[in-house]
Amino acid sequence: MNKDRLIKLTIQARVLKAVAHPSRLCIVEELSKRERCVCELTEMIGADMSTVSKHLTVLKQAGIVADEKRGAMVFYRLRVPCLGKLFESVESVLECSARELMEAAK
Amino acid sequence: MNKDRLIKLTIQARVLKAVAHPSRLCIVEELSKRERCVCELTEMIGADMSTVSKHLTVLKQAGIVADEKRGAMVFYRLRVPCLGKLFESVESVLECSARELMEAAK
DNA sequence: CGTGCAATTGGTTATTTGGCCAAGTGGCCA
DNA sequence: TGGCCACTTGGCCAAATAACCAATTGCACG
Repeated sequence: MNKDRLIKLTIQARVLKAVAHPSRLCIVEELSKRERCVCELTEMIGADMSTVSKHLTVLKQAGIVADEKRGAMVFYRLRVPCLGKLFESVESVLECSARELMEAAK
Repeated sequence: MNKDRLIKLTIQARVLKAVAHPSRLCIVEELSKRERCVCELTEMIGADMSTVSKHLTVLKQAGIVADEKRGAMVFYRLRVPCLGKLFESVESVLECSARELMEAAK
């Protein structure tokens, strides 16, 4: 395989991998509505705050979210407005095989 | 978090995770052009055939590809025509932070 | 100033992943 | 029917992931 192609695929894969986790997907959905502090996201997800913080680091390193410190709190927001299309694509896969996957997930 | 929501997020994450790997991304791109046998995909990726076969299993379990045996060969094709949007979304993330990510990938 | 909350970082552990090799399966043809 | 393809599966191992707890940092406010 061509080296440039491999680099490009690796970068794309990194972005996809970053959102390929239930908690991080949840964070992205939430941030698509409005910015949130770590506190609120932690409450929503129901995991340890340190865990959520690490998820946010992953999203940040993939270039998906940005953070801003205001006082004692840190607010996160999406860097990219149009992640909607990504979910559409995922949905189109799910429509083809919704039943089997629903079963597998339970 | 709501249980139904968690299930949905888990399923979405599984689909994303399935494509979140350079080799599997490469396979998906290739299959979006035309069907391919394992042989050809192996050649293209340059890994062991057993490795490629396992990648294909991951994609199949996520409902992204389908396989069909014809004679001694097995042909894979996309089950979903419109993964293009998914790549568009990934691209939109990359545009925002292309330089940093390119560096990180090298 | 020091206590207390918000968040991150480090450490540890269990699980998952991704790779190769070796062995097994199934079809085709000489 | 024997052997060679095209694949898949199982085993193994190194590395990455995800979770929690504990310790640390940074800010604010009494």
